[in-house]
Amino acid sequence: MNSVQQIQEALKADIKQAIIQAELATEAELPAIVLEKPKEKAHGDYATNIAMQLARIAKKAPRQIAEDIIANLDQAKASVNEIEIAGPGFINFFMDNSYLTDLIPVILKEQDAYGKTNAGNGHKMQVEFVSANPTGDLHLGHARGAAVGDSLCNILDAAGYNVEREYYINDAGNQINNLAISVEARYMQALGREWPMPEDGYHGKDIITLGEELAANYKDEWVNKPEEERLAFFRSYGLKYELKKLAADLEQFRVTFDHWFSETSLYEEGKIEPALNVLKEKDYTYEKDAATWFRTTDFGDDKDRVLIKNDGSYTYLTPDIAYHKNKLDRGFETLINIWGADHHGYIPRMRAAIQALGYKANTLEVEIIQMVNLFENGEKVKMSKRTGKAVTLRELMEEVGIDAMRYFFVMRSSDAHLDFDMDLAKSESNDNPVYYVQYAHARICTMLRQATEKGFSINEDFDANLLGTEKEEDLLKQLGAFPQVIVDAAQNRTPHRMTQYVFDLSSNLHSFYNAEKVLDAEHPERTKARLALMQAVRITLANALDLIGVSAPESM
RNA sequence: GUCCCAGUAGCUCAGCAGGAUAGAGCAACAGCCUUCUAAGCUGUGGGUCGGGAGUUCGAAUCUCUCCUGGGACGCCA
Repeated sequence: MNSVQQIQEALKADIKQAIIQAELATEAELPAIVLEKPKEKAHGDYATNIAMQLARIAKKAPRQIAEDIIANLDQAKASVNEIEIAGPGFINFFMDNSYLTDLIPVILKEQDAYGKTNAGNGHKMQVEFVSANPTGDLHLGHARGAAVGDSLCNILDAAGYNVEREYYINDAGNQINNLAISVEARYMQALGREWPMPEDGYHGKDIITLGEELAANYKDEWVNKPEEERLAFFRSYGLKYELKKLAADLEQFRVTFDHWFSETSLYEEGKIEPALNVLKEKDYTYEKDAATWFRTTDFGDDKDRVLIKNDGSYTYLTPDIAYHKNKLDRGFETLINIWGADHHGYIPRMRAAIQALGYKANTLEVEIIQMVNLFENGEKVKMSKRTGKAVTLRELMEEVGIDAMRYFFVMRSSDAHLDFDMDLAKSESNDNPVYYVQYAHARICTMLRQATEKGFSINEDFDANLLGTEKEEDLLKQLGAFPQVIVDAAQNRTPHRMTQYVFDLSSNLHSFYNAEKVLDAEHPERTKARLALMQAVRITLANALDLIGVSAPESM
């Protein structure tokens, strides 16, 4: 908890105390006291609507209640300068902002750690994301999921949650057989043979490259081998190749995982039967039409789901239930799955499984990432999975750069469709929010560099009382809010909140920069104070950018 | 047909555990570089928050209903 949060908590506690003292409500009746930051500066630093909320309980007019609260509030203790009652019964607090001057030394001292809190209390959670089939290149939807998932993990981590990142590898189903026959076809084609791509094959360019690689390394060695042996080889070779490529692309995209979990391992380690047995023992299953069904309708799904098909094999759901049981067995208290919009229909049955296994429905959270539409020259770029012409993560990284992608993909709320404007993302102009934000950081670096050259030292040895302009105070307040912004973004699972914060802070920095001169030989003391402020802004900007995986350049 | 998401300024979007005069960027218009990077700043105009009803002191926010756009509804994965 930093000084700003301490002040807020203290104020809330004092308000609560005042209400009880004034006998407006008992502690049990009292709703949570919410302090909000008014949009209008004229409405103070904080405002609360508690007087209106208490109107019914206390059976008094809101404004009268507000009077009673104020009368019982020790202003000095709560660091309040001035209180006013406004509108229908808002209580506006104008704070004694001297605490803000303590902020800069804290930020300069904490550096990379500034913003981190223990709000999450080490709550053990796991975020599973991307989890794309190892049968082709990552496309835009995966890229957005990767950016959002990674940023969310960073934010949760900074807010004091104990978070693990996991990638589920679907290496057991039909799609891997299709991968094998696709690799086979590309291998044969690379050797100049007539060998049509099967209907269900993967048409991605990566498989063509893979076929060529095989042809170069093995010549026609595999052409005349028995089909079973050949396909087994292509299967394992293809899987390794694809996984290596996925990991490399993601790493380049600044996304790494703590754990890559193989679906096949569930079979090898016999995890599926025990999971199935839990459902059977609890009588959530039944037999019908020579298949085994899971009664997901008991948990609100609109129809029951098959677990074991009439040919004896499992549906996709069955190992997935075993997988989620495994996650829970590993002791995670909350599971977050980040899925593409096309999987949202899958949520009720997975949540049913969680409950059937004996856990609360909200143990599993599913964040749905809506579609990405790519725009170039003002026109929507058409994508086709069949022809393999979808734009890949790698191509986009090469074309628009990682910083722009990371920023754009988390810029919007995840449940809104995203129009990705390639021209904007590529443009090195003020239209591009990534440049705007990075420029703010680079600008500060330039000032700090020149300050050092001119012999100014940047450290905690400065007089904070020399910082008092409106823009300086705005910056300080915003810096102080950073830890709480992280907590909010973590609790609400809204990483896009972080891009907003970065943008707003950058905007205030640019505004300050144009209004005030930092390096001023005629006012060395004020210069030192402003340099310290600039350093604090720089650290906060860099920390915020780091949370969303965007670099903070020192010059541009 | 059922379910999910969205509908807010000309465009792209914030705001949605109800709160004061609904915000930002872009676009439009008017200004600011002999001064730390103008990749920047300052100002102006712009809205029936998809329509309608309800809940209450108060609704963009909650409920119902209708309209529009997108997605999902396999013994595929």
